Amino acid sequence: MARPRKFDTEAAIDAAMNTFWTKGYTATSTDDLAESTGMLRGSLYNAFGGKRQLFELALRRYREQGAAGANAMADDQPPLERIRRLLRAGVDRTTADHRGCLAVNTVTELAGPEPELAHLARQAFIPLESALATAVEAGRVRGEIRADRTPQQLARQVMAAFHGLLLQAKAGFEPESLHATIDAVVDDLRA
Amino acid sequence: MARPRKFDTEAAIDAAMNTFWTKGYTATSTDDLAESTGMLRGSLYNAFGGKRQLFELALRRYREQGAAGANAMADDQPPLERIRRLLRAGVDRTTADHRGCLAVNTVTELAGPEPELAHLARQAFIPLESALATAVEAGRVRGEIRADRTPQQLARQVMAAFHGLLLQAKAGFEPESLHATIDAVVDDLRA
DNA sequence: GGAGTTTTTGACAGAGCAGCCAAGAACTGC
DNA sequence: GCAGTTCTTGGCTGCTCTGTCAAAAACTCC
Repeated sequence: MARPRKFDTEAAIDAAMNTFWTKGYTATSTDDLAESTGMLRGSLYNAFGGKRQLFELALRRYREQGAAGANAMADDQPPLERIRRLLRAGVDRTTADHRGCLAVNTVTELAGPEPELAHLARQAFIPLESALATAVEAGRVRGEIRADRTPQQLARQVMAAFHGLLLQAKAGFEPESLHATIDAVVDDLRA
Repeated sequence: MARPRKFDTEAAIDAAMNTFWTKGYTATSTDDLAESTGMLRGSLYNAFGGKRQLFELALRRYREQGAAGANAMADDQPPLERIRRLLRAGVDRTTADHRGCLAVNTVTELAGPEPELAHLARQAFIPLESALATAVEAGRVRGEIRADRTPQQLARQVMAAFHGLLLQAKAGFEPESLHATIDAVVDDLRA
């Protein structure tokens, strides 16, 4: 019927997501996207419409991947340990690659000039917040986590600390300091 | 001896700082800087050398202002109350203007591509961390703040939460949620 | 193998940007 | 009022970026 596409749409979105993640939205050129996806700029416009549309797809993909990751927290561990490992994983990765979190980066970069994209990025916090609240609820049932605040409240507090920790990791804080703060944050959840 | 400058160097740096703060480093053009400082581009290059050098001056200015602000925490208040007000001030301002913290924005935007500028931005965290540690120490002496962690450790933990809260404010979280989290963070400092 | 459809390819136009520079303007000290 | 110095002014150069387009290519159905 028609000429077949040479590229894999899903793989292209993944590649674009990683480029945006590494360089940021504004600093990523369509040439960068062409190179990382392996497509030519013309095909990229034909397939996705442009930089902005591709970024929206990348943000949705990031949210999906984040949701999958957050829900994959090992169920065989106690809730507090699950939370600790979640924080550790994000912080250690950021120490290594200095990319932080795509959603955090996007809100920081675009909350002023591009509120719609920032709002889309904010959606990516939802799975994390839910996963944290679920873990808190589980810990509460087991009597291991304090019951004087709602799981939602505790989840937001942990999320704030987590995002601050990602910033510190990106800024080059020493891993020992980051890990100590993670432990402190987790300990403050105890009943 | 020579033709006098038409502009006020300090005011120009302040204006540039605010422009960088609002738009971010990459997204700020030299035309933007010319407009906000009231200088022509040529004068700007003559006086400061260029965009990057002006940004470095802006970061140093931001650090000085932050230090002055952090040290101006009302001494007539109890330490916990001083900390609460500091967090409130930052979060409420961010809710209003969506600019967050220039140092946070800079680290987030430039940790990857411009490590030197990110490192300079990180310096701006120091006065805040010191002020928090000092307040914690004072609260500890009064027996109002827990002594099972070092003031430095507690300061870093509060700072992480603070920066996460600024992100949430920038992302448009409801003020009630932000204030509740501030209160929770402060309460967790109690002895 | 021809018609029809979609993708690829390479190039082009238009805009914005950083950095530079030469000529003129403003001021001081003598 | 003249010499010397520094700042201002406006424009210029070269680069990069986004978005578009026409022609060629690849494939399917008939």
